[in-house]
Amino acid sequence: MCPYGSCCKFPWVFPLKQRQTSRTQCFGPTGHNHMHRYETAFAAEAAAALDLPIDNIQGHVRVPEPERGDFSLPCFPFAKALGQPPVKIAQTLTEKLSQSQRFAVAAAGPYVNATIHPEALLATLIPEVRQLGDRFATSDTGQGQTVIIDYSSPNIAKPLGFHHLRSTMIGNALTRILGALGYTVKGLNFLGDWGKTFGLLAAIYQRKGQRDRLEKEGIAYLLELYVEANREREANPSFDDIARALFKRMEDGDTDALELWQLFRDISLKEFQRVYTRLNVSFDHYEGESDYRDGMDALIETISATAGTRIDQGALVVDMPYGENEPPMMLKKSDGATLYATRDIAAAKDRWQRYAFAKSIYVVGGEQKRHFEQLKRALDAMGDAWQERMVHVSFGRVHGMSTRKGNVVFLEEVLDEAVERAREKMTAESSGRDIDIDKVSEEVGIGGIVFGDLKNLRTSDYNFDWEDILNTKGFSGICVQYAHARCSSILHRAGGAPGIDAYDPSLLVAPEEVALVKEIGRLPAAVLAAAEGFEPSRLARAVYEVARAWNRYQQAGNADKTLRILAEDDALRTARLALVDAARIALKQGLLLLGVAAPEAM
RNA sequence: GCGUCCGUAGCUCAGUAGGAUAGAGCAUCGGCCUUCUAAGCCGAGGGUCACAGGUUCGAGCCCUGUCGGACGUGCCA
Repeated sequence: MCPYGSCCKFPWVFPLKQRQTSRTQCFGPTGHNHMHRYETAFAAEAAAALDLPIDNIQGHVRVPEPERGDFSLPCFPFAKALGQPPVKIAQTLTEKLSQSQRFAVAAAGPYVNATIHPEALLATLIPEVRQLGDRFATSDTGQGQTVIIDYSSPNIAKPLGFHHLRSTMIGNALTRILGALGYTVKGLNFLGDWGKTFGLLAAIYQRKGQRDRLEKEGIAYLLELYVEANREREANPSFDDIARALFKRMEDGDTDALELWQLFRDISLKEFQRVYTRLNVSFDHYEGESDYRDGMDALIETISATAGTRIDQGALVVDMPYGENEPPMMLKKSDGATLYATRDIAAAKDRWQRYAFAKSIYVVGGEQKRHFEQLKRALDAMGDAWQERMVHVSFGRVHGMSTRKGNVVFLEEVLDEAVERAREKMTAESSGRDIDIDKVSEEVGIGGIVFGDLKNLRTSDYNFDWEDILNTKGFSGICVQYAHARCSSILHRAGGAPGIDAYDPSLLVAPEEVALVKEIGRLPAAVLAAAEGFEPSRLARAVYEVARAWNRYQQAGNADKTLRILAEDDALRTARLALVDAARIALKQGLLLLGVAAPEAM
């Protein structure tokens, strides 16, 4: 149990911008969050010494550069309340905390720096992590609450492009992360399978489509048709009218038109699922806009009766307040066909009825920001206050993807290239080791791509660059996987990990050992931060830091033989192996929550 | 034009709530493998945080303006 203040519910049924409470929270009844617990302890000790409320202190605690310590407290903010200069406060505080059981405290000008006495940390964290195993960094704070995540959601009839990776992997990581925090998570793949595009596709297919090519080439042929349809449309504007009419026939339930649509859909879905399998991504439900094609009239009636609708330039729009120069939310085009906005309202209401969600997350690109704002506003105008629980988790664009054939880089093309490189590397270097090259090169190649995506802040754009995407050095998934493989390999060589309590923590005194333990202890807070901000990169960075700390420790044994993990001395070896096992668990858990495989050898 | 977001090392990006000497990776240069897998480790160089004002004890971060970029701006999704 957390000794400092009461444990609280996971924060988030309030907007992200209000993050005032997150720092003071404990992470679930098991309290397995050591570094955060120490931070709270430091704030509590400082608060007691200064006779100020802990809430005034905790927000100011920083993590400084490692040489300065583990936590740092600038004293400027208290100068006014205490009527003393910051430097004086820092001195007084340092004197009062000199007897601290947990920290070595030192004043540095107006700052107070605290370094954890490592003994207790080493004695408790390592067995705790090992005891928890695959429950490390999880909690049950979300228990009883359902979160639905709409992600990937490609349009059918086009292969997955590299840019689809973002929604797919961010959504997948959030699914895993929120699941680890105890939420009931439902992953939805909401296919763009309805709309004028399919009228366009059907029109071109009726004109020149070849059934045998469609069956043989699948989605690649659909793409070719799509490109041709667009060419035709530019050359001949009346083709657009034909397409529109054809889609209207689909909406009206015309069997022939629908049969063609169904065929396109089946072919696309089969292709998508093959890629999802490679990415180790799965959904609870495949749905699509087409699921909502029937209820449109009733829905529009409801909207008219609540928010209100009006005819604007021949189209039906939602009658609600708009900003200046803002286009209205359109429900029906002037030809009477519905638009995606209408179907999104239907889907949102349906999801609320099915799940009564705590959060409904849409992992969709930033281009659709206004659409989601309008969607929420329209629902609000209809009296659906639960729209506050909907979150648009937007992400940045991928630029510069027209490098190879055509206009997009296909996702599988990138995956294949990465897997091939991993295979070459392993074939060249792993002789003598017992490795399933096929399996591991797939895990390493794809893991590198996935991690490479997730390490970026989700809102920033990024440039597609083959060399950059396939880079396996430095801050990459490979580095983390490699660290995990090395931990596993050393444990294997030692004949397995020691018993959980069969080690003497006082033998772990090297700075590299203490540093590694601290990085492991920071992981749970990173999982929580990732969930809170819907930001997997928080976790990616934290797990990379664990890998670096591990690599430093492991390499230290090369320069200094007394630091070798497999030491001659039994007790020393056992203690070090316990640490390696804890590191292994942390690395594996971090990778898994990001949706990246953790091979045991590479 | 208007709206939203962005501008940090040669390149790609972090920088958490305004706090110490602005950090990583790539690239460059220099070290480290007869002993736990070098996809690694250590070190060096590299910055007017776009520009100009303002608020503050303190600004990469907050405010205003300028320049530059991305996205959006009704019958696509």
